Amino acid sequence: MEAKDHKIPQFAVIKQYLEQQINTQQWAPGRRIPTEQSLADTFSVSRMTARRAVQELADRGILTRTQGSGTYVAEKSQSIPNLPIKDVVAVAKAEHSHKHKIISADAVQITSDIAKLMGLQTDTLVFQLTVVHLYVDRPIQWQKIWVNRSMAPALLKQKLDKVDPNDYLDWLCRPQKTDYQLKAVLPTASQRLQLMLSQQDTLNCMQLSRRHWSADAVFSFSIMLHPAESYYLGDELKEVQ
Amino acid sequence: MEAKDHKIPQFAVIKQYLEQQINTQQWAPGRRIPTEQSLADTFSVSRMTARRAVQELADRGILTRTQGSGTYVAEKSQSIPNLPIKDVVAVAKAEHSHKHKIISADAVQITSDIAKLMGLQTDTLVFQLTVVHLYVDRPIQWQKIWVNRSMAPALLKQKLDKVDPNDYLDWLCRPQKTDYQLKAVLPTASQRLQLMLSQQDTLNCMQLSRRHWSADAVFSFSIMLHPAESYYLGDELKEVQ
DNA sequence: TATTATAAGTTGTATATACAAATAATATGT
DNA sequence: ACATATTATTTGTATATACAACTTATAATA
Repeated sequence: MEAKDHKIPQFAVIKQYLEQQINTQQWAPGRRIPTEQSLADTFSVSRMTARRAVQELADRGILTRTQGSGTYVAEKSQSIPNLPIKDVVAVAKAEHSHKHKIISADAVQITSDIAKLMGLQTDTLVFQLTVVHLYVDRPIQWQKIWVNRSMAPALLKQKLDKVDPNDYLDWLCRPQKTDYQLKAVLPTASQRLQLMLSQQDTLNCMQLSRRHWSADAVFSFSIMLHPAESYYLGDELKEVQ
Repeated sequence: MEAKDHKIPQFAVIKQYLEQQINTQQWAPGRRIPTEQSLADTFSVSRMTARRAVQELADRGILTRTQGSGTYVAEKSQSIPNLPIKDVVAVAKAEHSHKHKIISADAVQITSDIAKLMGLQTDTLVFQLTVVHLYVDRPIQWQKIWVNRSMAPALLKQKLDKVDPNDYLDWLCRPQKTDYQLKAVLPTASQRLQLMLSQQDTLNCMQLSRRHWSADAVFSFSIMLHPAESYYLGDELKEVQ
């Protein structure tokens, strides 16, 4: 773990020092740490080198900096960082093993709950699509998409059985921002049917809700359902050794 | 969205340009982008300024760089970035509304599946604790922890009803690395009981598995169960406007 | 032809410097 | 005592330079 034959750069040494001070609680959260200049002096490097060490820890959220004031140890994060959740459909597409099936595609009046999430008025007309995504021939995701009609007026005129509507929408209005939410749900009977889940199969699904934004408006809202016990969602913890 | 009265720094301008080229597919994944020097020349800035723009995009995984070769547009990520999952227990602790209840605390022989995950031999003695975490008086998490005995030999001698064993373990062997995995599960009868879930309540739980590493060894493995429909796990999607 | 040096190109690290911008402490004036 | 300037401190941006480390292309050699 240690025996590197390569020279450790100086900014990395300072970084290690800072991390150590924080991890061993020598420097408590909220505490002000030495200035860039002071670090540069003690480690006999230029300010820019010391700065890099500090900056990289700030980028990771370990330190917070404010111009004119100083650099402080960040309060302990209350969120689990970077839980890598795989986009199973993207993986399937990358492996050229993806197919999709359009269950329904209509223009409907939006319900109030979805309207609120999309920033639209209730009863606005939106496109509503139900899609099942397959890995080879096995369903891996059930998806319902609501689309802002004014931002993709020609959606239903596309050959949606050929082109995944998600791809079309991504191409048409490239998402600037994306929102996610995750929860565990029980699938409805029809969802179970469309996901081809038998009685023996798990009763649980991971439900991912997603909003795509273009500028300041939501252009699509999706609910995506994944069979829970499958290996698809979440990184498998690898065996040690 | 635009009308900033502050001057936009030059590295940000270059960053924007690069992002635009990538987002509009002008530069496809895998394509080599202009060198730092070339960017510096076209934007009439120093190489270090151009470098910063490139570097920050590389830090975000949008570009990949290899010394001696060049900088390339990264292949499309197949994982959903930065899904912010709150650590509900940490939040409860921050609000000073956290209590915990030790259900059991023993030394047991490890089963083969857990042994594999912890990198230990089957039948090794480990500490096994079952803990329920409360927000004020409501259970928000059921937790089972397996602890490498050699790394925390005095664990069971602590006043575990006073000090959360997680805090003790964090203090004793500060985790260098952490692994997570997430899935949806149905709680067992006893888990439901300990989480005080009634028949009317949701049948689903989000299960988070976590490994804490110290150097190259796993020192604890936890399974944490959260009632699913609660607001605890995952960021609530906010209403627009 | 195949192998091995050599050179050129590109990113990585580091320095010394300068000024801008925000904050915090001090001095000033009423 | 209070409000207002002024100054000092600290981080943010930017430049020009130098050399190290690595990759790739080219030239030299067997």
